[in-house]
Amino acid sequence: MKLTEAKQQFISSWGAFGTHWGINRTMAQIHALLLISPDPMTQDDIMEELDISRGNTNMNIRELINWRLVERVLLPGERKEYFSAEKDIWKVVKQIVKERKKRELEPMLQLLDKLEEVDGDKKDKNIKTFVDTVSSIKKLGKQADKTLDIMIKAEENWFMGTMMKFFK
Amino acid sequence: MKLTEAKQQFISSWGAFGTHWGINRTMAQIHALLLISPDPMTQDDIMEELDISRGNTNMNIRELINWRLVERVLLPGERKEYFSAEKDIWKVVKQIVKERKKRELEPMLQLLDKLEEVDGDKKDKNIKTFVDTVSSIKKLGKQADKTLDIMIKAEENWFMGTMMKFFK
DNA sequence: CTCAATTTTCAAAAAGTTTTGAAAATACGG
DNA sequence: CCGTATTTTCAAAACTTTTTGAAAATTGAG
Repeated sequence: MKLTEAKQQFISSWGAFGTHWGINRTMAQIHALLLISPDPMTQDDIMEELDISRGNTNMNIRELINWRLVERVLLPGERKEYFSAEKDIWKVVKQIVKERKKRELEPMLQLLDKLEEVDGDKKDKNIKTFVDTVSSIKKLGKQADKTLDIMIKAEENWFMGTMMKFFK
Repeated sequence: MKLTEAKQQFISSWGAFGTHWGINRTMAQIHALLLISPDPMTQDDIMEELDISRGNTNMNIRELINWRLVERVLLPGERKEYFSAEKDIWKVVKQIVKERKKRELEPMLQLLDKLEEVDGDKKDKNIKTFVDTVSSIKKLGKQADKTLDIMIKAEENWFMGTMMKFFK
């Protein structure tokens, strides 16, 4: 397969993949493009390569910067801003996990704490089922939270080595 | 907090949570409702409780059945169909992981295998960056695939115990 | 400071997704 | 079989999200 075609496929399926993970197509495509680009790119480069508008490009680059997956690079003697993606995939994964944990898992665990303390008699089967469900989700969520915390701090080699040993 | 209010909150935030994970709001809400319902429910019960149309209810119940998170229950002497959700949260999580792995991770790994074999000279930095990126994503993906396979087969106690020991 | 290059904003349009509801299909008791 | 209860389908409507592009704001060289 030619590089040009391979790039297209990579970008387009990374985009489709992203949509299943709450990330919009364009944001995922820009990320994919920057991941496989050896050098930093400008907004105009990205617009042209992906054939999208200036506003769209700008919004999604900023969103990628919020996620800390992309950073602005200033080249000496150049007025334009350049952008470059973190290339270490382990760091990328950790960063995504960290953001989603903060945005989604932590608020959910807080809510479950409150919901577990619903008023009423535990003998009532409606209350019992509700509390049991909430508690068991919370238990699993808390464990996931701890495991992800360790992962976020871990070195790739240590983490992967441990995984392999334990789950050989 | 009263049970009625707690239920509302649980259902509504489970719905919002779902939308970040590629599941539509209604499907997640029906799932939430069935999780906290001690007894199986009919389509009409669900329509009324969530205030949604018959068609919408029907489509989303069927989707939940596809995901094997909900099953049809036939009560003796009743013409209507009843529905009930798997209550064991560990099984629910394993089932979701299994489906998403099959639908998303596996096709992605297959694609990466193909893309890694792009034509051309590895000395070309465009090709080098592309292949390096694809390879490192593939490496991490393969490890995740193996770990998830073990998780899918595991008992909750064993898996959680191992996690705790290793990632104390 | 001035001015052109560049980036950012945002209202409107386009695209995509979900929901509705009525009609069609199916299932079941008699 | 028949007739009704129940489930399923699906085109159109409603809603949501994304994209566009032009105008406004910002930046930095001179």
